[in-house]
Amino acid sequence: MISPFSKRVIKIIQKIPAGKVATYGQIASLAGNNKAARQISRILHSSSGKYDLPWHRVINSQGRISLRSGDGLEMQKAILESEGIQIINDRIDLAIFQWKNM
DNA sequence: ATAGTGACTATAG
DNA sequence: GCTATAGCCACTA
Repeated sequence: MISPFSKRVIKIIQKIPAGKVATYGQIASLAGNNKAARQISRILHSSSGKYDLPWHRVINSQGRISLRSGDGLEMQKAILESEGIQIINDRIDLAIFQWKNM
């Protein structure tokens, strides 16, 4: 069982189109709590394996991946690049690749 | 109810 | 660019 908030977050994440990324704060804001960025990561952890979440499209506000090397970072980078997202110096240009929920 | 935790964010030095 | 601090919130025990 998951909370309404988590459900909203999951639904939002599933709406992120391939080739785009979203920040934790952005998702939190869309879910109704722009301060709940930290929870996004928790939800990803608890749901990425149970649900079909494109967790790799969720990054931090710097356009960088918060994962530590060996924890899936390499895989995430590979997936993002395969979706057409350019990663320069481990950084993504949010001005171009950030998902706009319109 | 309380305390601990975290794939965050913003600010300061 | 870096670390350190503080704020903020949901989940878990």
